Amino acid sequence: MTTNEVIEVNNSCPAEALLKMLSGKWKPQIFLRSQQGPMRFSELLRDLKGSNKQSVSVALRELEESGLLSKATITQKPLHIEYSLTEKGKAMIPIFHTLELLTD
Amino acid sequence: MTTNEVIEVNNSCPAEALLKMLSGKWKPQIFLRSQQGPMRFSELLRDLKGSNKQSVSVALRELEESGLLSKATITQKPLHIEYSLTEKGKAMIPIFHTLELLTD
DNA sequence: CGGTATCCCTCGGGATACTG
DNA sequence: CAGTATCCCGAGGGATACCG
Repeated sequence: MTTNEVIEVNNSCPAEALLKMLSGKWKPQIFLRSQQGPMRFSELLRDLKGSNKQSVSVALRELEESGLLSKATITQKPLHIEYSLTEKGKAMIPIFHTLELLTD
Repeated sequence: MTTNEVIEVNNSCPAEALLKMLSGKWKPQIFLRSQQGPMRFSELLRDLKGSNKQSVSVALRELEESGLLSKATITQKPLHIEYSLTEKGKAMIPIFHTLELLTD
Protein backbone atom coordinates (compact mmCIF):
# COMPACT_ATOMS: atom_id res chain seq x y z
CA MET A 1 0.00 0.00 0.00
CA THR A 2 2.77 2.34 0.91
CA THR A 3 4.97 2.07 -2.10
CA ASN A 4 6.08 0.09 -5.07
CA GLU A 5 4.19 -3.15 -5.15
CA VAL A 6 4.96 -5.53 -7.94
CA ILE A 7 1.54 -6.23 -9.28
CA GLU A 8 1.51 -8.52 -12.28
CA VAL A 9 -1.85 -7.31 -13.43
CA ASN A 10 -1.36 -5.23 -16.40
CA ASN A 11 -3.94 -2.51 -16.29
CA SER A 12 -1.42 0.11 -17.11
CA CYS A 13 -3.24 0.97 -20.28
CA PRO A 14 -6.94 1.80 -20.03
CA ALA A 15 -7.35 2.35 -23.75
CA GLU A 16 -6.57 -1.30 -24.28
CA ALA A 17 -10.12 -2.17 -23.27
CA LEU A 18 -11.60 -0.15 -26.06
CA LEU A 19 -9.03 -1.27 -28.57
CA LYS A 20 -10.08 -4.79 -27.73
CA MET A 21 -13.74 -3.97 -28.30
CA LEU A 22 -12.98 -3.41 -31.96
CA SER A 23 -10.16 -5.89 -32.40
CA GLY A 24 -10.34 -8.77 -34.84
CA LYS A 25 -11.00 -9.16 -38.50
CA TRP A 26 -14.72 -8.38 -38.72
CA LYS A 27 -15.75 -6.18 -35.81
CA PRO A 28 -14.56 -2.89 -37.32
CA GLN A 29 -16.50 -3.51 -40.51
CA ILE A 30 -19.61 -4.58 -38.65
CA PHE A 31 -19.41 -1.52 -36.46
CA LEU A 32 -19.03 0.64 -39.53
CA ARG A 33 -22.02 -1.02 -41.17
CA SER A 34 -24.11 -0.56 -38.05
CA GLN A 35 -23.87 3.20 -38.47
CA GLN A 36 -26.13 2.89 -41.50
CA GLY A 37 -28.96 1.52 -39.40
CA PRO A 38 -30.20 -1.86 -38.13
CA MET A 39 -28.91 -4.95 -39.85
CA ARG A 40 -29.79 -8.61 -40.00
CA PHE A 41 -27.54 -11.63 -39.77
CA SER A 42 -27.85 -12.84 -43.34
CA GLU A 43 -27.47 -9.29 -44.56
CA LEU A 44 -24.10 -8.99 -42.87
CA LEU A 45 -23.08 -12.38 -44.14
CA ARG A 46 -23.77 -11.17 -47.67
CA ASP A 47 -22.01 -7.81 -47.26
CA LEU A 48 -18.89 -9.02 -45.49
CA LYS A 49 -17.21 -10.68 -48.45
CA GLY A 50 -15.02 -13.56 -47.41
CA SER A 51 -16.60 -14.09 -44.03
CA ASN A 52 -18.76 -16.95 -42.82
CA LYS A 53 -21.48 -17.70 -40.30
CA GLN A 54 -19.14 -18.72 -37.54
CA SER A 55 -16.94 -15.64 -37.72
CA VAL A 56 -19.83 -13.22 -38.02
CA SER A 57 -21.63 -14.97 -35.19
CA VAL A 58 -18.68 -14.61 -32.84
CA ALA A 59 -18.04 -11.00 -33.82
CA LEU A 60 -21.67 -10.04 -33.21
CA ARG A 61 -21.69 -11.72 -29.82
CA GLU A 62 -18.55 -9.89 -28.77
CA LEU A 63 -19.86 -6.54 -29.96
CA GLU A 64 -23.01 -7.23 -28.00
CA GLU A 65 -21.09 -8.25 -24.89
CA SER A 66 -19.06 -5.08 -24.96
CA GLY A 67 -22.26 -3.08 -25.20
CA LEU A 68 -21.79 -1.56 -28.64
CA LEU A 69 -24.63 -3.43 -30.32
CA SER A 70 -28.04 -4.52 -29.14
CA LYS A 71 -30.09 -7.42 -30.43
CA ALA A 72 -33.82 -7.31 -31.15
CA THR A 73 -35.64 -10.57 -31.74
CA ILE A 74 -38.98 -10.92 -33.47
CA THR A 75 -40.18 -14.38 -32.57
CA GLN A 76 -42.07 -15.31 -35.66
CA LYS A 77 -41.53 -17.64 -38.50
CA PRO A 78 -39.24 -17.05 -40.16
CA LEU A 79 -37.03 -15.74 -37.37
CA HIS A 80 -36.20 -12.09 -37.70
CA ILE A 81 -33.42 -10.48 -35.72
CA GLU A 82 -31.97 -7.02 -35.91
CA TYR A 83 -28.71 -5.69 -34.56
CA SER A 84 -28.52 -1.99 -33.82
CA LEU A 85 -26.10 0.50 -32.34
CA THR A 86 -26.58 1.17 -28.64
CA GLU A 87 -26.19 4.63 -27.15
CA LYS A 88 -22.70 3.65 -26.14
CA GLY A 89 -22.04 2.58 -29.69
CA LYS A 90 -23.33 5.85 -31.07
CA ALA A 91 -21.07 7.75 -28.70
CA MET A 92 -18.12 6.08 -30.37
CA ILE A 93 -18.86 7.12 -33.92
CA PRO A 94 -17.10 10.51 -33.79
CA ILE A 95 -13.94 8.93 -32.42
CA PHE A 96 -14.13 6.17 -34.95
CA HIS A 97 -14.16 8.76 -37.70
CA THR A 98 -11.38 10.77 -36.14
CA LEU A 99 -9.25 7.66 -36.28
CA GLU A 100 -9.55 7.63 -40.04
CA LEU A 101 -8.11 11.11 -40.34
CA LEU A 102 -4.95 10.10 -38.51
CA THR A 103 -4.37 7.06 -40.62
CA ASP A 104 -2.14 8.68 -43.21
CA MET B 1 -1.33 -7.95 -66.21
CA THR B 2 -4.74 -6.91 -67.40
CA THR B 3 -6.51 -9.87 -65.93
CA ASN B 4 -9.00 -9.23 -63.24
CA GLU B 5 -7.65 -11.30 -60.46
CA VAL B 6 -9.96 -12.06 -57.63
CA ILE B 7 -8.45 -9.77 -55.09
CA GLU B 8 -10.52 -9.74 -51.99
CA VAL B 9 -9.08 -6.51 -50.75
CA ASN B 10 -11.46 -5.09 -48.29
CA ASN B 11 -10.86 -1.48 -47.66
CA SER B 12 -14.40 -0.83 -46.59
CA CYS B 13 -13.26 0.36 -43.20
CA PRO B 14 -10.60 3.09 -43.06
CA ALA B 15 -10.35 3.08 -39.27
CA GLU B 16 -9.06 -0.45 -39.45
CA ALA B 17 -5.63 0.88 -40.41
CA LEU B 18 -5.29 2.82 -37.22
CA LEU B 19 -6.75 0.07 -35.10
CA LYS B 20 -4.05 -2.14 -36.53
CA MET B 21 -1.34 0.35 -35.61
CA LEU B 22 -2.07 -0.28 -31.95
CA SER B 23 -3.12 -3.90 -32.15
CA GLY B 24 -1.33 -6.66 -30.32
CA LYS B 25 -0.35 -7.34 -26.77
CA TRP B 26 2.36 -4.76 -26.18
CA LYS B 27 1.94 -1.83 -28.54
CA PRO B 28 -0.74 -0.03 -26.51
CA GLN B 29 1.40 -0.11 -23.38
CA ILE B 30 4.50 0.98 -25.23
CA PHE B 31 2.61 3.83 -26.81
CA LEU B 32 1.31 4.86 -23.41
CA ARG B 33 4.78 4.74 -21.95
CA SER B 34 6.17 6.82 -24.79
CA GLN B 35 3.99 9.71 -23.68
CA GLN B 36 6.23 10.08 -20.63
CA GLY B 37 9.24 10.82 -22.79
CA PRO B 38 12.01 8.92 -24.61
CA MET B 39 12.66 5.37 -23.57
CA ARG B 40 15.35 2.77 -24.05
CA PHE B 41 15.01 -0.86 -25.01
CA SER B 42 16.11 -2.39 -21.74
CA GLU B 43 13.99 0.11 -19.87
CA LEU B 44 10.88 -1.09 -21.66
CA LEU B 45 11.87 -4.69 -21.14
CA ARG B 46 12.00 -4.01 -17.42
CA ASP B 47 8.73 -2.10 -17.27
CA LEU B 48 6.64 -4.40 -19.42
CA LYS B 49 6.23 -7.24 -16.96
CA GLY B 50 5.84 -10.58 -18.64
CA SER B 51 7.28 -9.52 -21.97
CA ASN B 52 10.56 -10.51 -23.58
CA LYS B 53 13.13 -9.18 -26.03
CA GLN B 54 11.54 -10.74 -29.07
CA SER B 55 8.06 -9.38 -28.43
CA VAL B 56 9.24 -5.91 -27.49
CA SER B 57 11.54 -5.85 -30.49
CA VAL B 58 8.72 -6.67 -32.89
CA ALA B 59 6.33 -4.22 -31.28
CA LEU B 60 8.85 -1.39 -31.47
CA ARG B 61 9.60 -2.10 -35.11
CA GLU B 62 5.91 -2.06 -35.99
CA LEU B 63 5.30 1.17 -34.11
CA GLU B 64 8.25 2.65 -35.94
CA GLU B 65 7.01 1.41 -39.33
CA SER B 66 3.60 2.92 -38.77
CA GLY B 67 5.27 6.21 -37.96
CA LEU B 68 4.24 6.57 -34.34
CA LEU B 69 7.73 6.20 -32.88
CA SER B 70 11.16 7.31 -34.03
CA LYS B 71 14.50 5.75 -33.19
CA ALA B 72 17.63 7.67 -32.23
CA THR B 73 20.93 5.82 -32.16
CA ILE B 74 24.05 6.94 -30.32
CA THR B 75 26.85 4.86 -31.77
CA GLN B 76 29.11 4.50 -28.83
CA LYS B 77 30.01 1.78 -26.47
CA PRO B 78 27.82 0.76 -24.88
CA LEU B 79 25.12 1.20 -27.51
CA HIS B 80 22.49 3.73 -26.56
CA ILE B 81 19.19 3.96 -28.36
CA GLU B 82 16.14 6.03 -27.64
CA TYR B 83 12.60 5.66 -28.91
CA SER B 84 10.44 8.77 -28.95
CA LEU B 85 7.01 9.82 -30.07
CA THR B 86 6.87 11.35 -33.54
CA GLU B 87 4.63 14.29 -34.36
CA LYS B 88 2.14 11.83 -35.77
CA GLY B 89 2.32 9.91 -32.52
CA LYS B 90 1.76 13.04 -30.47
CA ALA B 91 -1.27 13.88 -32.56
CA MET B 92 -2.82 10.63 -31.45
CA ILE B 93 -2.55 11.21 -27.72
CA PRO B 94 -5.84 13.11 -27.30
CA ILE B 95 -7.76 10.41 -29.12
CA PHE B 96 -6.02 7.74 -27.16
CA HIS B 97 -7.20 9.39 -23.97
CA THR B 98 -10.71 9.90 -25.27
CA LEU B 99 -10.87 6.17 -25.83
CA GLU B 100 -10.40 5.57 -22.14
CA LEU B 101 -13.43 7.65 -21.26
CA LEU B 102 -15.68 5.50 -23.40
CA THR B 103 -14.43 2.28 -21.97
CA ASP B 104 -17.00 1.92 -19.24
C1' DC C 1 23.45 -2.82 -24.69
C1' DG C 2 20.30 -3.80 -28.24
C1' DG C 3 18.88 -6.60 -30.84
C1' DT C 4 17.98 -11.21 -34.47
C1' DA C 5 17.31 -16.36 -35.30
C1' DT C 6 14.97 -20.25 -34.14
C1' DC C 7 11.69 -23.21 -32.07
C1' DC C 8 7.29 -24.06 -30.18
C1' DC C 9 2.67 -23.56 -28.69
C1' DT C 10 -1.75 -21.25 -28.17
C1' DC C 11 -5.52 -18.92 -30.11
C1' DG C 12 -8.17 -16.40 -33.68
C1' DG C 13 -10.64 -17.37 -37.34
C1' DG C 14 -12.16 -20.28 -41.80
C1' DA C 15 -15.05 -24.48 -43.63
C1' DT C 16 -18.57 -27.51 -43.06
C1' DA C 17 -22.40 -29.94 -41.00
C1' DC C 18 -26.09 -29.79 -37.91
C1' DT C 19 -30.09 -27.47 -35.01
C1' DG C 20 -34.14 -24.53 -33.22
C1' DC D 1 -33.61 -17.51 -40.98
C1' DA D 2 -30.26 -17.46 -37.40
C1' DG D 3 -27.38 -19.47 -35.35
C1' DT D 4 -24.05 -23.63 -32.69
C1' DA D 5 -20.70 -27.64 -32.86
C1' DT D 6 -16.68 -29.39 -34.55
C1' DC D 7 -12.47 -29.63 -36.91
C1' DC D 8 -8.43 -27.55 -38.79
C1' DC D 9 -4.85 -24.30 -40.09
C1' DG D 10 -1.88 -20.14 -40.02
C1' DA D 11 -0.43 -16.14 -37.47
C1' DG D 12 0.89 -13.99 -33.06
C1' DG D 13 3.55 -14.13 -29.45
C1' DG D 14 6.70 -16.58 -25.61
C1' DA D 15 11.51 -18.80 -24.41
C1' DT D 16 16.03 -19.33 -25.36
C1' DA D 17 20.44 -18.94 -27.68
C1' DC D 18 23.34 -16.35 -30.40
C1' DC D 19 25.36 -11.78 -32.63
C1' DG D 20 27.29 -6.76 -33.58
